[in-house]
Amino acid sequence: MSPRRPSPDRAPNQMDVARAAGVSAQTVSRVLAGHPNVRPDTAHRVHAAIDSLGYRIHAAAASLASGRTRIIGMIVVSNDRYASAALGAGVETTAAANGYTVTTASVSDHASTSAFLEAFDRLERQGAEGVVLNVPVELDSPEMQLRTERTPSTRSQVASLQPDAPLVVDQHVIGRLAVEHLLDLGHRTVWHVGGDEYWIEGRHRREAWEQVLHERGIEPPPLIPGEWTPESGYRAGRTIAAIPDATAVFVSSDEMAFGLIRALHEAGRRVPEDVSVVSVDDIALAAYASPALTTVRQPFEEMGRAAAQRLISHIEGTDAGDEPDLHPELIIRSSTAAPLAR
Amino acid sequence: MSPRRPSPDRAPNQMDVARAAGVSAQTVSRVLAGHPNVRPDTAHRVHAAIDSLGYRIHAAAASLASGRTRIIGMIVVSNDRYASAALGAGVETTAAANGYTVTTASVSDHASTSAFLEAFDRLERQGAEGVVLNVPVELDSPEMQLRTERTPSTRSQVASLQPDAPLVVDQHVIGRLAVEHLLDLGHRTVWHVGGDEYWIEGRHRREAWEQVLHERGIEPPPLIPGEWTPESGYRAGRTIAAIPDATAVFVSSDEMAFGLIRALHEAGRRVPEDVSVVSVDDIALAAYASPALTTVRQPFEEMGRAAAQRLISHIEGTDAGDEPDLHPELIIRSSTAAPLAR
DNA sequence: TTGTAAGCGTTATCAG
DNA sequence: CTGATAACGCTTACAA
Repeated sequence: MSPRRPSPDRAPNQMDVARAAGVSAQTVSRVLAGHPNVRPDTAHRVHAAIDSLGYRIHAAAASLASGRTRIIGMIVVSNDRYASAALGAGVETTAAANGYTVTTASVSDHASTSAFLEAFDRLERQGAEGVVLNVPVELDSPEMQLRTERTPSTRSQVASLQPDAPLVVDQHVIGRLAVEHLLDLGHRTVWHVGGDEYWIEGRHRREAWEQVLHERGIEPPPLIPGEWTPESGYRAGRTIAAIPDATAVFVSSDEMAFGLIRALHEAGRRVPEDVSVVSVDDIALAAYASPALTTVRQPFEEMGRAAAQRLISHIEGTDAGDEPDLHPELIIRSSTAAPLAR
Repeated sequence: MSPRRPSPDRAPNQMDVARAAGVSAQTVSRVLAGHPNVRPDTAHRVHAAIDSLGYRIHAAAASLASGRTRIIGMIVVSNDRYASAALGAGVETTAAANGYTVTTASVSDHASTSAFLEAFDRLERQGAEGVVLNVPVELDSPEMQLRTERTPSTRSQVASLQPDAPLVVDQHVIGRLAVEHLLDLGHRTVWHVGGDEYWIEGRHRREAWEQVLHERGIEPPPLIPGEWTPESGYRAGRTIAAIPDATAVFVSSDEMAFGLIRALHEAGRRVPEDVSVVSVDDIALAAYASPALTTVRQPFEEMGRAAAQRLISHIEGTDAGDEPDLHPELIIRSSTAAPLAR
């Protein structure tokens, strides 16, 4: 007797379909793979058998035999931020369109490097053929290097891991657009409420802010720290409100801008008459803030699509084709204006 | 000669580890599974070999042999809404904590029933042992019935698919809390800006609104349609602003409330002095709207956790334990007030 | 155009 | 406590 349970009601497999269709299992496999050299009549009988038995291919068996999983992994931090979600949607869409499945590994915010390594390992174990790193941290540790060499990986937000590849979205450009807009409006200097410095994005935007000010011969005022949340923006707003000659602020996210503006209003400072505010992201609610936010838009969903496309092309060894031009865009609404004459 | 490529540099497998450790492959498997009956000394040698070879278990092979994948599928609509993202994070967290992996299948908003069936099939093909349906539509079609019988499934937002199981979050309660709050404040009637009726959530909240008004002998005013977006809220706001005696509005989401309030302000109607507004969700920005939103909070992440927990318990045949009490909560802020005396 | 045979890496069963 | 062996369901290579 078999050492296995006889399982009289197991799911049908290719052999069952083959028997029902009067062909070999191999022919069933060929039909499933859309192999050209199958007589239409045969293919038809096979499809009929598949439908009548309710057969479905067993992905694990297929991967084991073929060595391919068509799984893309995605490492995500703090899934509840708008940006991560939109990015993920883009990755999903492109993956599905190319016959790939996405498996997600979440990592908590401010997680240690080892948490990222573990997440990566989880995905590799599942057989991910590539990984989209939708993450904030620098990934230059030797251990991560090891993994990204073994499994092709792409950063979705800031830059590819391949040093020579073009940036996906240059966060320095974002900072530059914001700060130059305020300066061009006539403000004498620009204060900055930073994003969490744990995130590369936050660091790059701050660097751009410093750089632009230096270029114009302005010594940057002290950085006001934030951590992406509206609460932290509110706290920063109270700080700003206490600085009488602060007339222009570059905040590193729309969500923080909501908190910041609230604090400014409570302190009796009008936006944009007394203080101009530029933020980053252009989330759906940005246009409905009071006042509507001037912000630097990031095309999140397209960024996700581009990351997935690049990864899939790499996996399949095909040319990625033209990568879309993912430039950030300054959207001018009502939270910025020229400073009042004094 | 073998019909396969000889692959001199293939990834190490259990046999390689076994050789390196001087044991059989079976013992390696036992060590990996944490089987109790292994001599500590042997286990130690195996672990050493694993580390030195950089061995990782091959999930596809393991599933094929064991018949288990430890994969949970999740069907998601419009991943970029805050609620879906937070829910998904909860599912992820709980799955990971129990050694499960989450595979997502996205479906576009207003997708046809067949799109949902296809998504379900995709997940089954991947070997999902259960599916979290984070979706808006009713799932009583015979085809879906077929699938949910084969693969255990749970709705994360509204109710379990098992008719006798308790609701996860009762959307009628949400509508009731909102409408009764306004009525108790002294408003004579309450207008409703609905969510998209394609979503069960939207329908249930509307039903609750109608029911509460009827209970108090009030004939509900015409429903003002919305579709979750701030833009649709803005449009609804212009409608409301044109109705002089509308003093209280129940909007089906915070995002719509932002748009609604903006339209009201532009029309010169003050919130809450002229019009009180209650919404649903309590997203992070709700407290930073102008005015801060009175809203009915939904514990999204916990809802996701509960859904995953229930599913996993079902898969493993264990008792789900006490399900957390997932009640919505009315958060009173500044967008509601008693009507002005006229 | 179709069929046969081998093997993918793991786990379950049974024997020792 | 450990090992040998037989599946799991599919795809690749080759033969017919």
